[in-house]
Amino acid sequence: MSELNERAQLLLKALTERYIRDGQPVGSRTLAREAGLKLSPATVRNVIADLEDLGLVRSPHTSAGRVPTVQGYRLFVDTLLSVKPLEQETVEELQENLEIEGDSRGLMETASSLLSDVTRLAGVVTLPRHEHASLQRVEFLPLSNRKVLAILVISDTEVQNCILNTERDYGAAELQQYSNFLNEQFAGKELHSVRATLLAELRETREHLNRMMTTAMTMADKVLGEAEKGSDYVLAGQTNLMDCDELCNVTTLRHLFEAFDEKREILGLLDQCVESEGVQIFIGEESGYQMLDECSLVTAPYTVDGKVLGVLGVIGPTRMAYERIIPIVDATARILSAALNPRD
Amino acid sequence: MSELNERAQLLLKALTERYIRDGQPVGSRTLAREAGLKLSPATVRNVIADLEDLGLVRSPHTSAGRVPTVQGYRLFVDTLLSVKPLEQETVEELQENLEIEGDSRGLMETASSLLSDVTRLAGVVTLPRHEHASLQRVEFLPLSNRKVLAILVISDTEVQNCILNTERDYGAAELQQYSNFLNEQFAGKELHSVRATLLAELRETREHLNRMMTTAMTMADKVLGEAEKGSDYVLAGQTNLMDCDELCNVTTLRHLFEAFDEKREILGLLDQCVESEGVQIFIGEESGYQMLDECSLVTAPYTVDGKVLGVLGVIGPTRMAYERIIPIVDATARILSAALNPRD
DNA sequence: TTTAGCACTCCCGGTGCAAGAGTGCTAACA
DNA sequence: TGTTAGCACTCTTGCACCGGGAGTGCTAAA
Repeated sequence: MSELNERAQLLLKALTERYIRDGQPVGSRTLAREAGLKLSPATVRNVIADLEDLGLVRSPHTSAGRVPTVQGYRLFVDTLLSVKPLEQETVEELQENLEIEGDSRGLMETASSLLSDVTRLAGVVTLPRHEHASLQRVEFLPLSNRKVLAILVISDTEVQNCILNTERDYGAAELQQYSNFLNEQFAGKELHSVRATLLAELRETREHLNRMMTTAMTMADKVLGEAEKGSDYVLAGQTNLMDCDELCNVTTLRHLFEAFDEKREILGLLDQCVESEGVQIFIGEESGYQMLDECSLVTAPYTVDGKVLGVLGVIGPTRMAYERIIPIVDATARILSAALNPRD
Repeated sequence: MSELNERAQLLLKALTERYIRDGQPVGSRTLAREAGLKLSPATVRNVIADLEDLGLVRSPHTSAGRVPTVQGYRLFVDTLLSVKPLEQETVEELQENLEIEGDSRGLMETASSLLSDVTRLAGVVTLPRHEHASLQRVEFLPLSNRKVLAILVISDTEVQNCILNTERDYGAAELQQYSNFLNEQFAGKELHSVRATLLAELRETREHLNRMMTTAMTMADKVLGEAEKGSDYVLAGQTNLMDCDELCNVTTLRHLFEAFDEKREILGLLDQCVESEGVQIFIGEESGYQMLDECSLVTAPYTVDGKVLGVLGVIGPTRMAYERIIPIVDATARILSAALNPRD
């Protein structure tokens, strides 16, 4: 119950580090050697027994060593962890590869693979949210066969296009009129307010507006619908998880991969991380999602102009090298933010 | 060796069907009952011994029943298989969901998930190849921050866009000039010839052309480069493979999933299927790729205007229900082709 | 050519055993 | 009072062994 004294903390730290390193339950003899304290195994056993009472460690079976519980990990990452400073080469690798080039989806994909390569775990990056983005411009181009190409420019790096099926062919000039109209009225407005206005006007004044307006609005609305539903993420390096021995049974993996495919739950979890300022960590069952029971998630938000656009992170086994992963996730988020912010 | 007599064929068929059904090596007693012939187990054993000499079946160990070898499966699918006619509801499900709406990538994604849902295996669809596609139109739109949005219209259902970093800002009018120029010169030409011409002209006459042309061409070339390298595929339902007991060990799965991520090898294999007219099947090691040793691949090409644009198919364990899978793949390819072909 | 009979092989699950690792407890020690 | 040595105990792990079951291959008879 009382606060953990220094020795107990040190032992928990040593135990956790050792267990993270080689995945075997740690016994008192090993720990006594490991911790650097001049203590006999018997003494260590006494301390460990206390830690067990506090629910910080447990033994897989009667005569095995101890492994950290979720609470043990929590305490470890919150107060005991000494994060490694990043190696310069890792930072450089990240910086070199996160030069913005092309659209933002491509960038998120690189970020995700970089994360997974550097950490040897699964990397995940949510696509930028458009909620507070504003509409820069809309363009319509005629295609053949009663189709129209709609292009939605949200920012320099964020363009969405969508092919609309219409009830007749439109000419270039006519479409130009529509887009001019929309641009005049809505350019610079926030996407969701644009959409709300459009919907309202469509409903209320359908009769009063001329045919052109209606068509333009219906089109614009369809495109916006596409753009808004785009809550999504990019995952890379799932296969790395198949190397972790704690996840290495087919049923666990299956649940995990199904959740990746399903996306909904993972997205829900990632959305929770948008709030936090810096690195956030979910350990094992803390996430509240069963398929992540044996996993931890380390995330950090990325921003443009101080506004959080999304989060990136790493999914791996609970027993991951936090002291290495945390700074990597942190740095990646910073570098990605830097890449997204328009310089000069 | 002599031709297989009818009885041997019948037994091989029964054996394969039975093995596909429940995954256990089939013994002579079971087979004698199964085949419907009035034969004693001993007789069956004799026949089976011949099949084994021919390399069509093998036993996992001395005193187990027999399972088909790759050659056995080959013979089975080539000459013994009685394909099930598709259930009407499956066809309807496919047809309803493969209505074209939006761009072709979306369509391929639906096709892929449909395949995986209906077969309970992994579905794969290659994206349409652009090699013989022709350029319908190019458009450039100015963005801020020294960026230009290039849009490449290939067909009604195939649009590609790409954000170019340029060395200065361009105005709308100027860009319009460029695209007009390119459209006049290249609209309707095949993509790769457009590209070749561009490259050649760029090299040879760089000095003679005015600045505008050069810029326009460089831009167009960048976009085309993007468009051409786009040999890619969409995969769905990988997790289904985790249910197949023959693939259910982590190392096999890892190799497989790594190959899926890598894409190169799988693409190579899929490209080989472009040639064939109809359904094509690779069984186990026939594919030549080690990670597919325990897998079979059933593919069929999809076409527009009689030209093959790509292939779709199903990846599953060697022991899959061919008589059900083959017609599904076949039908899906037809329906997808129909959806892509401009009607009316 | 087909079949019955039979010895043989191999897998599989259960059991027993010994070694090893680690614990919890107790009693002695500083 | 905190630390340590000693010791009995528990539990895993690997190994060998055994018996039943399934299925084969061979031989000889129908």
